[in-house]
Amino acid sequence: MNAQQLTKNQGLVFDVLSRADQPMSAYTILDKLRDHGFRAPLQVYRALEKLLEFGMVHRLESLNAFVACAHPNDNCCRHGTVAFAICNSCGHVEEFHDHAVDDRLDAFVKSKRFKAEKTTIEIRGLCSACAA
Amino acid sequence: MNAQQLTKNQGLVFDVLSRADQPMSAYTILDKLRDHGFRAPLQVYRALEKLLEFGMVHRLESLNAFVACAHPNDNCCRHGTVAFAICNSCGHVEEFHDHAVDDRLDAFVKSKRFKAEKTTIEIRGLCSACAA
DNA sequence: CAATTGATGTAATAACATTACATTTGTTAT
DNA sequence: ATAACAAATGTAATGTTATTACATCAATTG
Repeated sequence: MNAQQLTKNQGLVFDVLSRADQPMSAYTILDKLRDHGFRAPLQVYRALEKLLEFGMVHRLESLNAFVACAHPNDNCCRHGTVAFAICNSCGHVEEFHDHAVDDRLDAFVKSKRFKAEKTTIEIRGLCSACAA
Repeated sequence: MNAQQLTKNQGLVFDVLSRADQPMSAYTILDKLRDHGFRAPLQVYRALEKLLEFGMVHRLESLNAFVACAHPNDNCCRHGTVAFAICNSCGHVEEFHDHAVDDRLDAFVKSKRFKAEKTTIEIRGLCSACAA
C-alpha cells in the first residue's frame, strides 16, 4: 500500500528531501533542483502539496520547512498524529508517535465538540549531541 | 506577579490583540495601529517579542499569527505547555493546558536525552459552532 | 479524436520577517 | 544634575516564504 507512483517533479523533490539530514525550506529545495530544470517556487510547492497528501513528507510549522517522513512504511503514520523533536542547533529532527498524547488531545477536543482535522506537535530544543 | 509594566508600543499592540476575537498577523496589527503612529512592521514585531517573553501573547505557528493569552492570571500558563484548538472557519481559538500531555511528551524527550525548550501544540479543525 | 483532467512552466505579486543604522528615552551611579 | 549606560523607538531597505493568474502540455477516457 506504499510506493506511491510519483510524477517527475514529485520524485525529484522527494529525493532531495530524503537525502537531506535536516528540514529544508521550499526555496532551498528549489535551489537544489535548478540543475534539473526547476525555475520557480510553484514547482516545488505543487510537488510538496502532493507529497504531503500522500503522507510521504511532513511540514514543520515552526520552521516553515519540510522533511521526508521517517517511517514511510509504518501505517502508524496515517492513523495517528505525528510529533517532532527538532534540534535548534544541528537541525536534526526526531519523528515520533504517541497514542496516549493523541487520546488525551482527542478527549479535550471532544469535550469541546471541536472537530479536529490536523494536529501539529513540535518540540524545539537541543538534541542529545548538541546539549552535551 | 502579573500586570507587567508595558511601554507605549507594547501596550498598543497588546490592546489590539486583546480586543480581537481572532488571531492577528503582525501586518494586520500594524494596519490597526497606523492611526496611533505605527509606520513599520518592526514596531509590531518588537512589541510582540516582549509580549511573548512576558507570556502575555502566544504565537500560532501554523497560522503565522498572534493571540493574547486567554489565561493571563493563571500561573499555569508559565509552568506548562499551552495548546490551541483553532477553528479553520471562524478563526476562534481555544487555549488549554494538559499536564498529562506535557508529562507524556516530557517522557519521550527524556528518553531521547533531548532538552526541550519550547513546545508547540496546535489542533486545526472546526469549532462546535462551525461544525454544526 | 474531442473532451476532460492532472501536471507543468512562467511571471508577477502578496504575505511574513529581519537587518542595519540612527535617535530618543529611561535608569543608575556618582 | 549629569555622565554613562541600557532599553525602546523610528525608518528604510531587504530577505524569506507562499500564492494568484494564466498559458501549455500530457495522459486518460468516452
